[in-house]
Amino acid sequence: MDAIRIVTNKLREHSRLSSEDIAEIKSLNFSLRELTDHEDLIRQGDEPDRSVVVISGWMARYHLLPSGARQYLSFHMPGDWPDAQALFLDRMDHAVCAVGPASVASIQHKDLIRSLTRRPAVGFAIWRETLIDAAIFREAITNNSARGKPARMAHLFCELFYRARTLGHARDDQLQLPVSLIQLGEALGMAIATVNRTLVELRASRAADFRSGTLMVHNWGRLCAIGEFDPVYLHLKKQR
Amino acid sequence: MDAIRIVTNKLREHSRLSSEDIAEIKSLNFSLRELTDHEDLIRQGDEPDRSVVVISGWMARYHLLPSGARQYLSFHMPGDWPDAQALFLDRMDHAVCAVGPASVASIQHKDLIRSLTRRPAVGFAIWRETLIDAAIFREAITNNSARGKPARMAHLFCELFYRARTLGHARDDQLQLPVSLIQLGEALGMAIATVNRTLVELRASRAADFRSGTLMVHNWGRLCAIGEFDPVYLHLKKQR
DNA sequence: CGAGTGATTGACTGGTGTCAAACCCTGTGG
DNA sequence: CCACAGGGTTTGACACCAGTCAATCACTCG
Repeated sequence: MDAIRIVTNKLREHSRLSSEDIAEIKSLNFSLRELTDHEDLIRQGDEPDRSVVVISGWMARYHLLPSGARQYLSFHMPGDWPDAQALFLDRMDHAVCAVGPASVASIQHKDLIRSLTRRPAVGFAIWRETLIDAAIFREAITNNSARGKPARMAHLFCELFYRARTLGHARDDQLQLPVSLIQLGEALGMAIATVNRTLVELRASRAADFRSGTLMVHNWGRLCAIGEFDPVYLHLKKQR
Repeated sequence: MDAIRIVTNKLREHSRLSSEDIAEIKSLNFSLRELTDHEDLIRQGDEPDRSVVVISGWMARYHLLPSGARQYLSFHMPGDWPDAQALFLDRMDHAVCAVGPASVASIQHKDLIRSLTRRPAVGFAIWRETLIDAAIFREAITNNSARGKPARMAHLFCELFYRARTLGHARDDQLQLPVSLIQLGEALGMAIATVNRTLVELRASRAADFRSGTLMVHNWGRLCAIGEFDPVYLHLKKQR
């Protein structure tokens, strides 16, 4: 699957684009970049002049705290724009890194701005992309603040699995997710010991099993119930 | 201060607007609405055809959980657009309510879309507004997940005080903030008992004192230190 | 002046973070 | 081919933070 198709497939998941809009996107000047596991694409404080779309693998955004601790904010799969906000916010308030090997297509801001001035619908689609990001962040606030540990983890699994399924990046009942328990803990705000204990619990419930970078969903309905998962906030078209 | 000035003052805090852009905003059809304490402006699941700008008082966004519990996501002061995302996301994934008595100016989406198609810079400014929202959400994830209770509370106080100061809504060292301890707990993800104990602790540190709806900042530097507060993520112009 | 809401504080307990040890797996080098 | 190192995972022990519950107090409103 080529880069253009990945971009347009994702945008069409929530936005209507005319053939002129698609043509405009096709005319953009992409440059590809490969990233190794854990490699930073952008660091907190940077002032990038380009934004990227994930083409393969996973990316994540994270905050670096004064103590050196990390807080993962979101995970991104092919089609996502993990730093679209840099288009209008000069300085990065967080970093973006690869989770496992990944590749991205990057586009100069000035080209992007020209395109979305020429074709407002393209701008609206990317704007919507950033708004869905924000909705995901809101959900993460609630998830990490108001839900118990098993629900919290189940909810994250549900979200990632659902998004991946919708975009056709997960087959059947499993999802490749090359994160360590430490990273899972840094995303969910729990200590590694608790991450593991919670994982054991989810396994025992026969809802899902995460081990060595693979999430197996054994009982989707049960997993959703445990995580109180309702995909409205993802603002995607219905699955199937 | 009239509604138009509140809107443009806020947008100019982060975006450059030409006199034509300002004229475009002035031409918009606002309708004012008063809200009482705790009144919902929009509910989760609604599909509004208008968005609002806060004109006076405070507003908040919150999630409602299946259990009936609330998670406050953000607080909004005059000039903020607490539901701008509804412009491009049809269905509300969260609710917006008044915190204390408040008033808003509401604008039809179709009018707004017309304006920002006519003058892209207006659209970019509102887009930037939504991107700063997202940055605030990201910070909230980190705050509620990675920081200890006193730091967490101090950080929220810092953010609200800083934003209010920047927009000229706080005088000297105090800020009117008509929230109960329960609401504070529902924002910070802590039980009311802990909220109170943490409040006592902050008081004892002589950094800040919150009681009966008033936040008194006694030692700004110390409060920032406790909360690890760094305002870059707010993407506003420097204060003073 | 009573009712009701919110704030405050104490007692108790369970969950979760910290620490440590053991285990597993992979890759590397002797 | 095996020994070893190192990173990640798993598990147990333990202490303590913070949630729950309850009682009291403060204040406002009718």
